[in-house]
Amino acid sequence: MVEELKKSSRRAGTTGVRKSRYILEEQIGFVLRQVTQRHVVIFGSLMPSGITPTQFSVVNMLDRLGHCSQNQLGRLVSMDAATVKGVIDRLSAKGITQTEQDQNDARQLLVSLTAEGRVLAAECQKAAIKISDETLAPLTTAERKRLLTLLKKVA
Amino acid sequence: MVEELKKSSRRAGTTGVRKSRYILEEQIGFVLRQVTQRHVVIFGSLMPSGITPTQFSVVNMLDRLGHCSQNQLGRLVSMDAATVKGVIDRLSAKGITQTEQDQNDARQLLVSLTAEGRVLAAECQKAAIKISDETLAPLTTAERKRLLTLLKKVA
DNA sequence: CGTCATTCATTTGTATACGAACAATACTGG
DNA sequence: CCAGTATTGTTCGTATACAAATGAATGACG
Repeated sequence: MVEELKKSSRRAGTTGVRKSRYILEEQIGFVLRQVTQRHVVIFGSLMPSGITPTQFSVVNMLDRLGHCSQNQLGRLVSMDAATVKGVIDRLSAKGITQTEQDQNDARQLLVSLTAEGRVLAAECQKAAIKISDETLAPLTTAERKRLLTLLKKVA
Repeated sequence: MVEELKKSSRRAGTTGVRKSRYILEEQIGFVLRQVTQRHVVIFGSLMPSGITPTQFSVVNMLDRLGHCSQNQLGRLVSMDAATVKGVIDRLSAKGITQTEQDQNDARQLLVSLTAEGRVLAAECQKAAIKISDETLAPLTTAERKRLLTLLKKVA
């Protein structure tokens, strides 16, 4: 069955034209999903306290900001308002974040880390460095830089 | 608030050491998520019949294989058995795929495209080519090749 | 000042995504 | 042939992810 695939990958035809065929496994979307999968596995094995990639982004951003409205936070970490709400709910349930109503704007919900959350943020960052490194382990330093540069161009 | 971020990006210290700080937005995981987000938006705008990226992978693979057991199919498109089940259920509900019990192995569920599914697969592939192109639009041909090569190394 | 567009947060619905536990079936070595 | 192991598909629970609809509050502007 896998043989089947390889064979079909080679029947380009003998006309000189070579109409570059479509190969799913070579498409940016497909590879992107695979890379993300590997990264998530590494993340799960190195990040403590069951913190997920999404949760870490929020925690790290809050650690930098101190406090922030929920929507604004979402924009900073590239998350939908609905997604952020779920993340904050779960983090707050774990005692990592806390929320309060903004005094100046009754619509806004101010989010911040708890004392416990700030301690965790520091541990997480240490793990995060290892995680990025492990994810990029197959590449040289120059390649890592090149990959990040290219990815940022298509983000 | 955004200013806050930029400022903090520059307080590396005046000792010559420069302990390369951790910047969330420069991490492979974070950028990967952003790139995927943009790709999914493009995908949604160009793919017909509300076919999702995941569903397309399955449809495209089945179009190549003819038929395949559900688990094997999952392996070929890098999807969990539980995930594939959901995808096939939804595709079958839409009349795009069909399943039958394997005669030789009572455990296996053979999955294949319906006649309708085969027609759709052809349309989808045309769209998929545009989608990959649009996603990589910010890059030159050489850069696209480089990016794919690097991504495949870390997949 | 009041209306109207905007912003904020929430809720609902759909689709991934995967670990873990399970039952049914197949295979393998003795 | 049979006990133990492996494979296949299913189900459940949890966590993203986002569109769309909604209600409350704010801001702009005539």
